[in-house]
Amino acid sequence: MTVVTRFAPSPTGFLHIGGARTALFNWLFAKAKGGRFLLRIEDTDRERSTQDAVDAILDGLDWLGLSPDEPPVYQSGRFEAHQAAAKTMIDNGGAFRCYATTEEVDAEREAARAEGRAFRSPWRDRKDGDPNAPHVVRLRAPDDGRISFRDAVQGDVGVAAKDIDDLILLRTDGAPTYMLAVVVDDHEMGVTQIIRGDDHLANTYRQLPIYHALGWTPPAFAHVPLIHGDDGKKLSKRHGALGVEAYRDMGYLPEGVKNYLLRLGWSHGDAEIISEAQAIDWFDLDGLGKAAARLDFDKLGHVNAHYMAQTDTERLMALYLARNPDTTSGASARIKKAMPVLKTRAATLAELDVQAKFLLDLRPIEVPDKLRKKLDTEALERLARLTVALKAETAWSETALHDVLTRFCETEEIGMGRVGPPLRAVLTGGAPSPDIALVLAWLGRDEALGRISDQTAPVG
RNA sequence: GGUCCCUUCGUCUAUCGGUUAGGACGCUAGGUUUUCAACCUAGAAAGAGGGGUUCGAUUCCCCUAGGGACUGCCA
Repeated sequence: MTVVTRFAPSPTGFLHIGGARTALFNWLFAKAKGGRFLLRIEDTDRERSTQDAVDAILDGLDWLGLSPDEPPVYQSGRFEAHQAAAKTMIDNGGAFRCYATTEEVDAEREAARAEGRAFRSPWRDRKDGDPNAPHVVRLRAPDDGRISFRDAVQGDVGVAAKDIDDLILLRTDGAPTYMLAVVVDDHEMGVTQIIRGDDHLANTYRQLPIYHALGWTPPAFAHVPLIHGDDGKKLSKRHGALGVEAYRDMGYLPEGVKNYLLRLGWSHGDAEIISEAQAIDWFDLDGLGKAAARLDFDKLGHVNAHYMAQTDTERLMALYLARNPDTTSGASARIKKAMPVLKTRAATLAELDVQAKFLLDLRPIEVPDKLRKKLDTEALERLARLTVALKAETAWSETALHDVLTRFCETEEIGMGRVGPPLRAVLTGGAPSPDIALVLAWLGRDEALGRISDQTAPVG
């Protein structure tokens, strides 16, 4: 049987980081097993579902490269199937019509809670209701026995049947609830392996009786622990429960986010940096841990830095320009030249912005007062004169400039420590930058000498 | 309240009864060094607590504590 997995978010907000990880696991499992990965939008709650949220989810998955193998299924378009299933269950005694008023339900629920048992409707065994009167359809929860299953992550789990309530399958308006809809859709979409957050573990006990009442074989389950914030508490906006687009805007690469997310709750020995191909080859449910994991931005940055360094200049330039659309062609050319080195110094695209800053059109450079005091303008002029031999742009190379600097130190009988800081101050204004000869080379002859003369020219 | 799930360095984790409990991030120290990073070397750092089972428990069982989920005409 070919493996079919699915990601089933409800479109009530962005695709948050936890959802992205669930999608990743489902995607990887399908790829690892040569199966299909499907997407189902759980929009049975029409009030809270929005098209914006649907778009955000689709965009987020697309950015991460986790697009489904088939067009998404919208749960709201499948009401007939849900209702037919409910009808079947009523007919075979697996479900019943409940005419209880809210007050009656509340009272019964309270009584059940007080007695430490699950809610059961007074209508579960009554046959005197009028089907034309307003009612909901409820699951007739099993009376005794145990509901148990083997979870790929949690192991053997189960609960006494009496602890399952007579949950609602069809609302008063005939619309299906989540419990019914997931079961029907997963079955009809041919899902063989469900991988979802472990907040659904307890729900599985409620869904299993629905499968049984319908005469269907349930799929395999794997309940993945949730992600927590860095304080160990439930994820909130304050610590990372952001949409994946927020991670994109913070400058993370999709492959960095994916690698980090993969290792958050899943492992393969000591492997840390795992390519997509390797992940597909290695991924299995055994590698999943049972405990909730906390988000660690330091590690995310470290992993992302690895992918930054690996990314080619062309793609990085495109990403840089997208973030900095006002970059002039001159600055752009300088940054492109420097990119092979800059990318090894930046953990994120945001850091790349900072690292590239000194290459922008900054003339005249603003030298901080602190550095200005150490400026020996005459020495800088002597240094600049040493570069006259490098007239042609092609001669203006890192090695040639390195030689010039070395010679300058020799003739002036000073160490590089005396030359570097002031020269760097004049060239970059104190912004972070690599080797000074490289800086001179990337800036180009005109820009570099211009920046020096801006500071050494007599000032009023 | 009830039911269920979870618990190894600060964090992510390895270990599938016998290890000096390993790796990674972060941290500390040193090295490299013209700034910032990067990089190299070294170091500190963990089995929640208590009972069992066993020749031997991080590993299996029970209890306690702590954390989480569910208990909706939300998903």
